[in-house]
Amino acid sequence: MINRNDSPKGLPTIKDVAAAAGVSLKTVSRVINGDEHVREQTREKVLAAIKAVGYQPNAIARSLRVKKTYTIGVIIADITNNFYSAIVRGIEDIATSKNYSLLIANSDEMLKKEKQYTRIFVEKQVEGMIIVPAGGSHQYLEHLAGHLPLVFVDRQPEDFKGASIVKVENSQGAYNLTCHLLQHGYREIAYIGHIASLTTGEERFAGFKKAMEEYGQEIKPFLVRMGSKTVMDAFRATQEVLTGQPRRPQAIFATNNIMVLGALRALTHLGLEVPRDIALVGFDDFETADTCRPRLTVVSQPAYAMGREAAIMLFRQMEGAASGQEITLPTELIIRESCGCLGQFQRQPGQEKIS
Amino acid sequence: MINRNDSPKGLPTIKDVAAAAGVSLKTVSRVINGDEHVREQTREKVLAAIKAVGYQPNAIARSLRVKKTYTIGVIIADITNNFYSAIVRGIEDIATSKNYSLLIANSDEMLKKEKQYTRIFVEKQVEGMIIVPAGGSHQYLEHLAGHLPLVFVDRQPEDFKGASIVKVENSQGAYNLTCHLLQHGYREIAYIGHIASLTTGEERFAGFKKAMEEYGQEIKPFLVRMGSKTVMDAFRATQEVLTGQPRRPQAIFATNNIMVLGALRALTHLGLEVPRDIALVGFDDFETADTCRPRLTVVSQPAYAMGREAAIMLFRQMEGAASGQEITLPTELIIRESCGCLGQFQRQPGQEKIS
DNA sequence: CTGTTAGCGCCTTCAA
DNA sequence: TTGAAGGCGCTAACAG
Repeated sequence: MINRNDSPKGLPTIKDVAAAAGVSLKTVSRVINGDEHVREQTREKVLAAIKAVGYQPNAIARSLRVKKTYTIGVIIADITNNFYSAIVRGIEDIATSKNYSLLIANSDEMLKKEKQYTRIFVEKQVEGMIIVPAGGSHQYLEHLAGHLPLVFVDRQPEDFKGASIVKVENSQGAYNLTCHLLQHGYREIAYIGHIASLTTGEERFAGFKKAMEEYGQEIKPFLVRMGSKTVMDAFRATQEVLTGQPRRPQAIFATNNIMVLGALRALTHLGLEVPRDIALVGFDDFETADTCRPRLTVVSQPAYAMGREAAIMLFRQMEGAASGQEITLPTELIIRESCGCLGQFQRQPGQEKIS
Repeated sequence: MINRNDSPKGLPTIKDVAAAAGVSLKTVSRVINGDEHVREQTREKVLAAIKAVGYQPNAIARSLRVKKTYTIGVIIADITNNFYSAIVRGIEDIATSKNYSLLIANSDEMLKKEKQYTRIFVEKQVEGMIIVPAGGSHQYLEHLAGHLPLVFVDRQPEDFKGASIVKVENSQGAYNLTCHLLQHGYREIAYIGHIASLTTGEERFAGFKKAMEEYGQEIKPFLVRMGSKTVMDAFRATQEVLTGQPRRPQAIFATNNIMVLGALRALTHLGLEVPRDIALVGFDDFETADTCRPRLTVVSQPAYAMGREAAIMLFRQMEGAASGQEITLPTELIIRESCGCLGQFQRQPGQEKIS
């Protein structure tokens, strides 16, 4: 290692290498990019020079030239939520295998942030974007869609035509879960829901409703609480539902992992035991769900696979495929104990093989 | 909106705007960058032209010119692990507030991957990096450190002098946790540890050992199992420790959130109940830890704050501060029930106010 | 097999 | 207040 080019402006460039090796810029470029048409001897000379000056290619300069950044942008609600981090991991694994990097941001379900990050990522010339869309109009993306491959995950964006999307059978999943509750004999079922305007919210409620209707149950408005965002919101909503009425519901349906947690906390807080005093089920699984009690009965979503599929879809689009595709992954009803199964209140043994 | 410049090579540039507005490139550039020295009338003309052609600045080109990318690189073990995702969130929140974006990658504790991503990120001209270093020599970073601000989180990198680092009081935390176990009267304590070569592993073991020694307990080799990486590893390690000996340990110390989970699964699998049959405590908290049972007694780490501190430190370095700083955040002993407190086997009531 | 020239989109000089 | 020229680091196109 000779000298590290502590020249005026920092890092050594291809030019320094060329000078050190006594060849032209292009020859160095060729060696770097693995071009065959370089004499072995020359190649070695260049390689030595590269090491000597401590050269590392500048991807920014290359990107400007070739119009390829090898990075994609990802906007999710909150990386701290396991559901989204699993999606991100799925994306990352595919991206990495294609030598792409990920620019990531959290929208916290706020359209404003989503817009801002999108603009920034676009300016940074990402070659595609995967977005978990916040609520609100996504018109602003329509003109982008022509230029930039775009894939949505988890939910359908509002006000956006021809979106490519990877989602889950929300309605079916909620239906299955609700049916299971109904088969236990529960009739008064509280519904603790997240933001209602998201398509996941709509679809899950539709599935819930369908099941209730099939069992001839009307949905009691005072048992339905939508719009919670945080665990605290869900905690309060659950508390209100449980204490506001003279008669307590027999079961609670929570629409995502945040909601179940809030609901469970509320139950614990009120001294209610699951499933002895009340049943509780949730949409979306937990890593600890089958080890800790109450062992939660849930509909699980293939979050990691969703991320992978979204990335695969995105790369296809980047390679020229048309947008507007839609993939709907199945959910799985995982019956544990919080619904009452295997517990002392189980009503109809054998019933677990639903799904 | 007139026409979207569907010219040969895609997106409109500053040049198109200049042409549309009938001014020079530089004038457009000035408007974009909010330069004062532009006549109001000209500014408006340019702004109109920008809208008309649908112009968006190209951050890559700008970066090449000004040598600033407004992005930092983050390499963690696995975003799917809540501890790391919380760290990332802390980093993101600080970065965002300074208009920086995050390039993120998972090393899966493999030095090889870490190196590879580091190289890629450096080539992409990140202005700084925050790394959760995998095990193994980090010599390879030393020459970078001079050029590029670098901050390590969670653990000390091996073989690297003058590192800037944000970590936690590992030894003290493990000591506190172990003392609590000892005060319960437990003497045979199994130790289910993660990768031993990481400084977190070393320091936590040191704290464990210190506590044991203070209580005059020798550490039984067959109760110590280090090196687990996955939940499955920890599951097996725990199983071996519990079934290999005629007499079962009275408590288990798990060194991180993966280890506790594996341990808990093993206990459940063996039909052992916590804390009735055996106590279990872990290093690092869970979101569900105080809602689900067994309610885990743990030492919690301020993961989000670690991320924030790391980012703050990094930005300081990017602004010229010296590297080599070290921040050690405190942990907190959170006493719940898995240690035996509040349960039927609690030995010394009132003992909880340790820490 | 190797080198020269030009230009990616932007901004920094410097001059007008 | 505005513009023209030059160059950031790299590679494509075309010589040689």
